[in-house]
Amino acid sequence: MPELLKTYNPREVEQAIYRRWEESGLFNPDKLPLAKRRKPFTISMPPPNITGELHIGHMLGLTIQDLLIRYHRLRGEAALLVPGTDHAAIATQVVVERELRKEGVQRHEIGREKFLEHVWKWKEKYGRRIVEQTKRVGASADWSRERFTMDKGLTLAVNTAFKRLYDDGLIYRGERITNWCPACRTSISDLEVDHEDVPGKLWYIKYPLTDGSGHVTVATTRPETMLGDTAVAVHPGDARFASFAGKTVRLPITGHNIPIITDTKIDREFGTGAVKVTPAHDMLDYELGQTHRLPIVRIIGFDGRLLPAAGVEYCGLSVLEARQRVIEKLRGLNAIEKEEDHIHAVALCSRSKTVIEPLISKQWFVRVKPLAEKAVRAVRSGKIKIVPERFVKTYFQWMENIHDWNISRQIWWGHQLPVWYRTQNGREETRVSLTRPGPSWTQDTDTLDTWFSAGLWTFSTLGWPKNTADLRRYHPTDVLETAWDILFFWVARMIMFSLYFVKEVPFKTVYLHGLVLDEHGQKMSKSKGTGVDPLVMGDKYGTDALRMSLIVGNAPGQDFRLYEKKIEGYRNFANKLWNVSRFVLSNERPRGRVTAGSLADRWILGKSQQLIKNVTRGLDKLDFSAAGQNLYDFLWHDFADWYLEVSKVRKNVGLLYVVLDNYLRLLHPFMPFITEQLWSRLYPDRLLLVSAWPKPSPRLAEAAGQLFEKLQRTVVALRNFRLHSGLPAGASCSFVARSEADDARLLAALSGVRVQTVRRLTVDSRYGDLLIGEITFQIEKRYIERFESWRQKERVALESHIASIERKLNNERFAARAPSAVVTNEREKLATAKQRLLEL
RNA sequence: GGGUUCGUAGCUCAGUUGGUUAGAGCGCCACAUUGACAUUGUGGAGGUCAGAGGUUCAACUCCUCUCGGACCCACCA
Repeated sequence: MPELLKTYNPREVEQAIYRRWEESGLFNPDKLPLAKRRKPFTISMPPPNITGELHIGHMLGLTIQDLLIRYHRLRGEAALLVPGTDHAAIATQVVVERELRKEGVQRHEIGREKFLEHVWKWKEKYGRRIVEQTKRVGASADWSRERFTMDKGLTLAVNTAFKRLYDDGLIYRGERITNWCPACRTSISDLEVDHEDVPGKLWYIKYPLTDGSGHVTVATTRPETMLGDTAVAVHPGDARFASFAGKTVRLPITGHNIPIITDTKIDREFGTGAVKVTPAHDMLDYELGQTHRLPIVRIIGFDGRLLPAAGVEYCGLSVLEARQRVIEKLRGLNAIEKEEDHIHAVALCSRSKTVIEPLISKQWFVRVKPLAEKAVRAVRSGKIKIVPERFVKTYFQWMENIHDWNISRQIWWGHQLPVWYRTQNGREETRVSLTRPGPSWTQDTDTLDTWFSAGLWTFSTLGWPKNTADLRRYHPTDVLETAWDILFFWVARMIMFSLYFVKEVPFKTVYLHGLVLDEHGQKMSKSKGTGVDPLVMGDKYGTDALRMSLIVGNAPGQDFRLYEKKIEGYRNFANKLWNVSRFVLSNERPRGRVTAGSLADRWILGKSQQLIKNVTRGLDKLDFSAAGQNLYDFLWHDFADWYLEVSKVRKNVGLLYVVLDNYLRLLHPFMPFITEQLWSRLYPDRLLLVSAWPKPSPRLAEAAGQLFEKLQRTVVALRNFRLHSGLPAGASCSFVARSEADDARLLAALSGVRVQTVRRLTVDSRYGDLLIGEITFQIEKRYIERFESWRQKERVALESHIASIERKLNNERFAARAPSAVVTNEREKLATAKQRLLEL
């Protein structure tokens, strides 16, 4: 076997390692040894959109998912990570449309079928790229179970779900006002609308009373909609308008007479307290229109331009053009009382960033209230745990105020509704069916909201509704790991659908990670070039380093910053591990029983046991950061800095191997590539991937290391001596060896001070005695003097510390009220401090 | 309007149910270094834990308020 290189080169090993894993087939839990007897552990990978490449946020998610999967696989469970991709209906259509437009091709010119061909081509390309990238992060996903939301099986699931909901009366079609994106030419759900505060104007318009007794002034940010006004509304309790009840006003410009109505929904504080009502083009007005049976006048069309009903003068204008012209006209009529600057929230389509027009159209809806109630109960009862917990509140709040979900989209890419129509005797018939009911039936051209299929993800990927073997074994999944920003879009809907269709929760725990920000706390953005490109970083520093930098210092639900220096730090860590291993491997592994004889041996064993405990507890608590931090500290500051240094003087090769072996298993979920590579040096024909998680042994974890820690303190004191005494590099001192710890070579090697053991100290006036710990060193007096002045300062600090503990212990109330554990703790602290004072 | 979250060393962050002399990494300074590693080692400087009040024997930690940042939800026209 060739020598290990001096530095770790991730690029060389990563691909080969992943190939070894894949070829072993062990990502598929059914192929694991004794698969049937293993307890399953499942994670459904949130399917990335096929709109493009993976970004750093995906990497974070994949890293955490894979970390959990590898951990549970090592623990002997049948760990299944189900991979897949999402067709991302509107998002993908917008992207492909944009791409085609660059080539001068318009969607409507080539027609639905041709357009969909283009999208499928896109899907093939980006779907493949996403898979490649997922593999590069090291995700140990079962590729034999890879799914796409528009696969045959998943489409069947979608249609089945739709039909079931329809048959149960939970899906209905209705003419409603919905958010309409004029650019995408489709309705969208409330969640797909972003609100942005923009400075605008508030216009005060005078509407004269028909009886000539004056006028009512209304305030509006959208004066153009007055062309479709069918009422003016005031609050019933508003004294200012008490005399106006039942009267009518005449609309300027159109000259229509419209009534003044009263409704408690009106906010008396806003504007003048009187509101113009345009039922066809405003959400609140639509509702007022319904309750007061107002006529509906549509003046804006699906293309965002004014309709003939707005009047010849305005027909065909865009909303903004019409606004301008209406204002001019009103000014001419002297109908504008005043205008004010006003900041208001504009609704934008989250995909195209176009201003949303609330429009009335025929759409399909899911009645979510009954589904939501059960979904709330699942979380309230603890069947589903959300980490971090605070998102529970947000979840409840949203769920309890949920509106019916508009699921139909007037776009092409997606699952076409399993709804069929035909006209019989002049009457339209509707049927919901998985197949065409007959030759005279035509299918609804709408497609489903992309989150409809996504909501079925955990069970549709496991074969529902047709093949239920996987479903029975691997569902409910154990953890759902995703970004908090799709809690409502996706997580909530999965819970609702899973409870409804398979009568169980989709997952037991939801782990929400935060957004990855750049060094300055900005959202990483490709277009602004402020992001850390995960592929570039992976190439430069290694996937393991990238993974580790995403894990450590990251808390659930908390946005966190990633910067190159941090990744570099973990590259250095990988290299440290590499070299530690090189040191260990440079010795032939001895056969036979491994003993832990020396103080250092027992100390590192104890530390190693503690590490097993801490990492295991951290992972079970989903505290990945703490677990990773523990692993980092152990390797660097215990194993390398102390134990390896001791080993240079006195070596226990067997134990070095044992500690390294254990360590590689613990680190593997975090840094799978390098650990697997090193493992192959230990066991050329075995895979770390499917080795076993170390079990802590309480017997070994005992505080065997206390004596070694004393030695460590002596070493530190000697180091301080060298630094603060001005002792020249070559000078040496003598001491009398008394115990095992008083090993001259060890002390010298660790402290950098040349020491030699003697039987008896010399009697010489130039020399003095220096007591460090229990050891007396003999050394030239001038060095001792300089050192003593430094040591005095340290002593003062330590003494004041001791005094403060004593004060606390002597405080009567402390003694009376503090829990005994705390008191014991304080006593120990005092003892340690006193001990240190002696050893200084 | 409702809700969430953050403010700890120059920078990025830990700090477990209140109980170490408040920690780490990076950066900075000094020194060291030919039996793994300069992608190294040892040591040092640097913090009134945003501010004010309160609860407590004890507050970075709990409560109230103030200041400053980030975000989510919502049909203030």
